[in-house]
Formats: sequence, C-alpha cells, structure tokens
Amino acid sequence: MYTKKHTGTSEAVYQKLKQQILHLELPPGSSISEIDTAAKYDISRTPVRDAFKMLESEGLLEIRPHIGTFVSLIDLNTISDILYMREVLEQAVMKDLAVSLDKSQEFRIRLLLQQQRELLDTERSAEELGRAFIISDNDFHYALFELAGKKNVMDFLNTVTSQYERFRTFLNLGGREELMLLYEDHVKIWECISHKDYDKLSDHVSHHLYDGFNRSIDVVYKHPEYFKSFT
Amino acid sequence: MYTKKHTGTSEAVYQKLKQQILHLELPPGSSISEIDTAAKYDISRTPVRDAFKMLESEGLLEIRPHIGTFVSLIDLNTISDILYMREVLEQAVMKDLAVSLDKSQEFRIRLLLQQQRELLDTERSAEELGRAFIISDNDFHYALFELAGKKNVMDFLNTVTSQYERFRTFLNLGGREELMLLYEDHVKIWECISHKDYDKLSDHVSHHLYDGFNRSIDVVYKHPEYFKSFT
DNA sequence: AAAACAATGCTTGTATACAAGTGGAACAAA
DNA sequence: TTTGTTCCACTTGTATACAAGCATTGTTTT
Repeated sequence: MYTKKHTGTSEAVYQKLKQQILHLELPPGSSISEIDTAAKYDISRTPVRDAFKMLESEGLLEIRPHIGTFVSLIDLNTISDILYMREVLEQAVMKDLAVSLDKSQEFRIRLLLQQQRELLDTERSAEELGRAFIISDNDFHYALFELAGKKNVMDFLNTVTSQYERFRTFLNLGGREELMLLYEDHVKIWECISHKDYDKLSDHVSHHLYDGFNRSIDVVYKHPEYFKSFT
Repeated sequence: MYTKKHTGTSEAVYQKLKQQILHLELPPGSSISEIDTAAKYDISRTPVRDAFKMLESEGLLEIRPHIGTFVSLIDLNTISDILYMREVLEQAVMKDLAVSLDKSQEFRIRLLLQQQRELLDTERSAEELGRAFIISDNDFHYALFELAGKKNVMDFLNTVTSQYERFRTFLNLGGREELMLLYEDHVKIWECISHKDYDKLSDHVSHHLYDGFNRSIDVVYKHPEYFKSFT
C-alpha cells in the first residue's frame, strides 16, 4: 500500500464537499456526519473535521455540537445583502476600469466575449450548458476585476459569497435564451466601458446582477424546504 | 477537579489569540506553536488547531505544514484593497441612510456623537484613549450600517478585514488632537447625511478612511520587519 | 392510560499517540 | 577550510480512543 500523504487531505475533502454543496448534490437541510464522510473517503475524522470547519466559516455548513452537522439552508436575506455588496463593488470597479482602459485590455475583453458567444452556439444539454455558462460568466467578471487591478477584491468577495453561487446554481433552470440575455448584458457592459458611459454602465451592472434572479425567483417556491423561513 | 467543558474551548482560544494578534502582543512574523499554546492554556492540541485554522482563514496566521505557524506579516497591498472595499461600501451605505433618514435615527446618531465627545474630554493615558476611541469609532460606523439596514454587510466586511484592524492599531500613535480630527469627520459625515448632501458625503467618507493612515504612514518604516516586502 | 424516567445510541468535542516532512546541527570527508 | 552527509529535534498532519451532550426509545411508576 502506498504511504498516505500528510498534506492536502483536508483540502481535497473540502473542495469535494464544497462542489457537492454548491451543485445541490448535498441539498440544503440535509445532514452529514463526520464518521460517515471519513469512512466514505477512507480517512480519519480529523481531516473531515477540518473541512467541515472551513465550510462552516463560509456559511455552507451548520455544526451543532453533539447534535449533528447540516448543510445550511439558503437564507434569502443573506442573498440580498450579498447582491448589494456585489452591485456596489462591481459598479465601482467597472467604472475604474472604464477610466483607465487601454487597447490591450479591450482586446482581452473582446476575446472573452467571443469565447462566450461560441459557448452559446455549441450544442449540448441544457443543464451542462448552464453550468458551463456560469463558469464562463464568473471568468468574465473575474477578468474585469483583474484588469481593473482589483483581483483581491474579487477573491474577498468570493470567500464570503459561496451562498450566492449556490443560489445561482439553484435558479439556473433557464434555457439558451436566458443565457443569451446574460451574454447580451456582458456586451452592453463592455460597450459602456469602452465608451466611458458611466451612468448607463452602473445601470447595466445592476440589471445584470438582479435580472436573472428576478425573472426566475418563482422557482423558490418549488423547494421551500431549501430555504430559511423569512418574514 | 471540575469536569472540562466540551464546547467553547477552541472559540475561547481563538478570541484570546485574535486579540493578542490585533494588539500586536503577538507581533507580525513571530512564531507560535500548537504544543506551546496548548500547554499554556492547559488544553490539548485539538482546540488549539481549530483556533489556528480560524485565524488562518482570516489571514492572521500562516500555517506552513511541518515547518511552523507564524503570525502573518502585514501586507500593504491587502490593506489597500481593504480600504478600497470599505470606501466604496461605506459611501453607498451612508448614501442609502441619508435617503431614508428619520427623526429617531437622527437622535441615535446624535447620541453616539455625544458619547464620543465625552470620551475625548475624559482624562486618561494616550494609549488607553487610543484604544477606547478605536472601539467607539467602530461602534459609530457599525451603528450607521445597522441604521441603514446593512448590518450583515458590515459583518461580512469585518470577517475579511481583520488585517485592517491590526494595521489601525499599529498606526494608532496619534494623540488627542488626531482623534479629535476623526471625531470632527464623524460630525461632518452626520451633517452631510442629515442635509442629504450626497457629493460632500462621499468625500468626507473617503477622507475619514484614508486621512489618518496617510498622516501617520511614516511610522511603517520604524518597524519594517512587520511588513511584507512590496514593490 | 399517562407521565416520569432511565437506558441506549447517535452526535461532535477533546486528548493523545503516531506518521512524516523540514531544517539545522553535529560530524565526517575532501 | 570547505563541502557533503547523516542524524536529530522540532514542526504540523493524521488516526484513534475517550468524554460528554442530546434525542429517541422503551420501561417503570403513578
């Protein structure tokens, strides 16, 4: 038998569980025990506990001492606050980028948009396309932050907004047409940046963030057990 | 002997260590071992490890497997990005508050300002006054976020910006006069909110965030060993 | 029948033993 | 002296045993 590594085990478990939670394979509210997870991956409780703690700090797990560990319910109030932060920060960063845009950056953005265009024209299943587009969408936003010199800001945001990703995956039941709307938002945002049209830029950024959610928020009521009760 | 509690131990150690790090009693770059810490508080390595992991996720510790654990150096690039986030988010939140301000909220802010005023008029040592004012300053900002209905946004910010608090403590060598300037900023910010003077409000918020740092940033060079090299 | 209660099996929290990687110190060879 | 090497002390990573809290079930008592 190969000797087991003494680094990276908990990190691997963390990544695996996080993906399962974000993709709703571990649904909100479901229980998950340290012992079972350890047995499943043929490791001890220790690295599993480390992974659990990390996921708890991101708000994806809820550890109740001596009772059990549960995948956290989606809190729509939290989602709302996350959207607010993303809106405000993205508006500011995009504006900064528009102010200092140069030709090489413009080229890079054009390239990303073209990639996205091709993605939408490729035939594949709706679910697969949805996931691929979310990744591409994230790449697009991340690239804009990076070009604006605000990569760390994006990283901070992401550490605190895992909930947002999960909610996005949950709502992602839209077909090619819906995704096309998101792509068109990107094009509009890019046009505003390159034309330095700051007012419209802010509007498009807000619209891009909220519109998809607003359009499909009714599906929330198809899985009320996934959500924390809100009044 | 009393039976040991089976909850809260790691949390207590976490809080204790965090305070020591933020107050620079555990200086940046210094090493801290799990075994020593466990012995110091007469507990086992397990809760200490939990606390270490939490502090690492906040960027206050750097755990190098099989080598050691070190209090992280202050990264001025990170500080810069944190300041950017706080600037953008505070400007937005304060503006929101100004839009919807009512009399009872105005009363609450006046109260906080008066408390701060009294604090500055009380005789005590410079260092103690500095720490007390930082707490009072945080309370003031927190209250404004709360009044704007954005308490969670502030909480998110704080989980990610522990570095900022440490840096602030480090720079806090200013006397009563410097603190008075911060207090006057608060008064100006409040006036802009109550008069709905949005343009000046943003300026004052930015000024309030950056001015203190800019005025005393020279002390950085008195402890270069605390900082990550930057180019 | 209903209510109080004790036993049991689950959970996570803690303590401790062991594994394995790292770096420096002591030491040997050139 | 310099260089290379071996060893050792120290670190964190992992595995596992035990402690203790909670909930459910089944039993006993009223």
